[in-house]
Amino acid sequence: MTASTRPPVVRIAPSPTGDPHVGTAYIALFNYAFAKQQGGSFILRIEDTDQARSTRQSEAMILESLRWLGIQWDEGPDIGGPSAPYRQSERLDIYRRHVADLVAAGEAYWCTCTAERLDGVRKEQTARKENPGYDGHCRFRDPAAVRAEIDAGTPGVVRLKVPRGANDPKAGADAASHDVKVAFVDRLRGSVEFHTREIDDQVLQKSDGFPTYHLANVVDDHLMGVSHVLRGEEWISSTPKHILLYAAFGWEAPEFAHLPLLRNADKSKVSKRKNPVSLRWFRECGYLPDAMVNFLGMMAFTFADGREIFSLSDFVQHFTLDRVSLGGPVFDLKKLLWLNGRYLREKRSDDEVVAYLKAQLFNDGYLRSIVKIAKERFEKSDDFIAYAPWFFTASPYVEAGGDGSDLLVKGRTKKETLAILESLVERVDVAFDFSEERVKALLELWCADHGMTPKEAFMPVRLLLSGKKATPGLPESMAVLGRERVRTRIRAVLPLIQKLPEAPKADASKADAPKADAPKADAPGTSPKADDPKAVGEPKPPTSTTAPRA
RNA sequence: GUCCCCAUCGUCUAGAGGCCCAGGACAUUGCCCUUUCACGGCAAUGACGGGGGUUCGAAUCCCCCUGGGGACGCCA
Repeated sequence: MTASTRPPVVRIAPSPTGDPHVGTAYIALFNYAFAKQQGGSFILRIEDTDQARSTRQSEAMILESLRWLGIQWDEGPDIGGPSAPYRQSERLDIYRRHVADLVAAGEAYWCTCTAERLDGVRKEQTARKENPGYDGHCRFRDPAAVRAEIDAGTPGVVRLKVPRGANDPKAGADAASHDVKVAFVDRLRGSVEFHTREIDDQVLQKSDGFPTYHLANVVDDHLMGVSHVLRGEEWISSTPKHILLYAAFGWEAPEFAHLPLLRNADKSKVSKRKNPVSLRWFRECGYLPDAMVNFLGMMAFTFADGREIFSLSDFVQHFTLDRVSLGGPVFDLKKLLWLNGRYLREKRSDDEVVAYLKAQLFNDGYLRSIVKIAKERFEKSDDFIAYAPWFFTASPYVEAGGDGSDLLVKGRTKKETLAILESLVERVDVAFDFSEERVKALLELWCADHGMTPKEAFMPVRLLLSGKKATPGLPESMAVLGRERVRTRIRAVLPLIQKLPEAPKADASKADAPKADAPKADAPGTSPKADDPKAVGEPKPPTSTTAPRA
């Protein structure tokens, strides 16, 4: 293998379909370290082949977030490079040529099956307890006939002709007499083998003419000279498809190493429902980039000397695949928080902390936006802090002693309120434009969809966001707080409501024997949590102990 | 359901046959420092999923079971 003697070429290939994800940074970090340590190069490639979901805005946020962490790429859409362009939507002609080659070589075929037919096939297969997968209908039709349909304007896709063994339910005339297997070596686990009967005749080119991930990723990795593919474990089962594709093209496949997936507290793949995953959220909440990198590096890797505090360059210097562990690491915010604290007090001077606080909380832009909506509501400087502390604290509602009982939407049950608030977070989640006008529109639509008036719906939201009944207008307050803070605060309150007694009276009695499961709601100041400085600037994310049940 | 991957304290993990009646870190609890809180220091609680092998000897190797995860899209 000559590949191993040359400096490695690796890549991170994010899909720009939303918030910059912490998993992207994690995988990017490992790729970066692997390449840099051996003097190799690190490519950033944008996989925007999903026309419906990809946005330039998301792409920009991803680049910005990786830069924030200090993960520098050698080639990418913004800086170019020898294999430009680095945005797959700009490489369409390349993929089309390669797809045509495959069809010409008999390694792929056109397919005009409709979504309805595919659905039906899948249903039948499931009923027969077979693995769902394309049945090869068009694979065994006369190619000229299919071609004619395409030429006449019938939408069609191109599929990979996966080699079949005779005992394969999807086998046809071209099946081999023996079992066909595909194997590859994963650098972290050794040889992994699949039967082709488990593999679908994968779509390579969609009917909109765009390539699928599988095709684009193989073509680009080959053309860009990628030598090692370090990616998430979720890709293991797609790897045989990629191996087949490399073979179909007659190319040598790169080496593979599948890194364990970041997990929620319940061990499922990390997700925004159960964990903060947006890099923007971490940044917004005051997490330091070097602490973040340290923490991410700690997931699935340990230094031989046992050190736990390390910089990006330490990580680059000492990284080795040999010390990557395979158990899926739970993304534990508690440890991140501790690390962040250490970085703050050990790796930042007082002046740097001042600069940090100014940048995070007391920057002109934020202050100005607050003043704009709060100016007529206070008389002197210290009144301002008393009036609007919630712009600067993480969990104002809980800190004010809220237990969720005053968060029920008027006339709605606990369950209904939960659904209503969940619907609000979902809308906030996708509201990348969080301007006052957009928020206002969002709220109006939300109210309408749930048959509520603003009067009924706004107070609970105001309360959960600020811990106060008197605030500036809700839409403008939300816009100032920003999307990250807003969604965190809504999510943080869901478990509280969840824990409320089943049929709460609108005016729950103040009797002395409250349900034991009601959270402690000490008056502010007497609660040990309320004046805990650690809580300041630290939104309560839904961690294991507080996460709402899925 | 099928295929694939994984399996040490609650969490991140050390451990590549004897150095391990399993070490560190976070979290938790207690004590010390301290006018308070925090930081810091000290200490405690706490794990090799189960069963079979192999071996003089297994957390470490093999098999089975169990558990967890991922994948089964014209999403990546």
